[in-house]
Amino acid sequence: MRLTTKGRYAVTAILDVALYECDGPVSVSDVAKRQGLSPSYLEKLFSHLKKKGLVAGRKGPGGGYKLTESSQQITIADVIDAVNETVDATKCGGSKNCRGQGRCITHDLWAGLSKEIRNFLEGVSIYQLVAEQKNEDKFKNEKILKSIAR
Amino acid sequence: MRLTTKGRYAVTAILDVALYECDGPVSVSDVAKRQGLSPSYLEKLFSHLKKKGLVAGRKGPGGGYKLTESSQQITIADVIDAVNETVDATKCGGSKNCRGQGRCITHDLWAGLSKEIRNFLEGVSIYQLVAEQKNEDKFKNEKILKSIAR
DNA sequence: CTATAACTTACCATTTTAGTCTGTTATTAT
DNA sequence: ATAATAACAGACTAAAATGGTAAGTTATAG
Repeated sequence: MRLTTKGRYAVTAILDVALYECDGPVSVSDVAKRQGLSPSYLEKLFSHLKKKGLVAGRKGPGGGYKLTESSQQITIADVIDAVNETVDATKCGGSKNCRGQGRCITHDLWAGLSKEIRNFLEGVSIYQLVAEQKNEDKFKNEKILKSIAR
Repeated sequence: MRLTTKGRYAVTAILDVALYECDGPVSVSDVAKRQGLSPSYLEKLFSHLKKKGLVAGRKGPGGGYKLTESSQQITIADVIDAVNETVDATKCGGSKNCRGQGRCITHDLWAGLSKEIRNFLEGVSIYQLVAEQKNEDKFKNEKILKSIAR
């Protein structure tokens, strides 16, 4: 599990789609404009997301990307894995006899840590994050309404 | 917070020191041999760790690195930050008015996620991991003793 | 005084990142 | 039909990060 800017871009992009897909497919150029990212780079990220079945594209005018039906189950881990296809494999892949006969002591430690981070990221879905954001917006609106009412 | 191979190497290295420093300072070449990493590359990582005050070096024969006194408080987050000095700053640094007037919706989402990951990594200290590892060893030894006793 | 090992600096090949540019294909609207 | 749109595909590129070498300097234990 690698956490890089690339992964963050991918999460940002798919969150943008999730937030706006209620108005129909979300085009790459719209996401790029809203998030301040390069359209062509985003397209590359979307092609990864599509390959993994996280989003579906529709060509032509009014086209764009939508989350697939299984979208409620899409987790942050899924998104990050989709764009980081180089499976690192902890150098000594799995719990095999790494470091020849000597065993690498820290292997288990890192493996455990890695697993915990993964578990955490697998526990957070796109929809959860979107819901949180919408709640925040709602809260903000309520605050605004209150300040107007005064 | 970036999670890369480099960070993992650094964690591996400092854990190795933590595990062996009871026998005096731990030399880079010993860590390199045990962990199967390049000595010169490790030296570079140690220089980062030293600069951040996580380890202290002693030159000369029998020299090497030891954790600093505050070692119980050293967290995984500290170690990873030490070697990844390029502060990413989420492109729109902090919660400022990113994306001009438009606001970047997903900024808060990622910021929150990032914070949670950081909290998690700040909650795990080197000493905790070492203790876990030693427990595992103890458990293994008990299993071995049991199998011999049979 | 010598061996050791930290420390420093410069250099390097490879890979990844982040992006451009040029096209092709499918689809909607005119 | 055709023009506009937008996904999709591929080649290419500059810049950065990764992982490592190599050659020195400095401090210290024996």
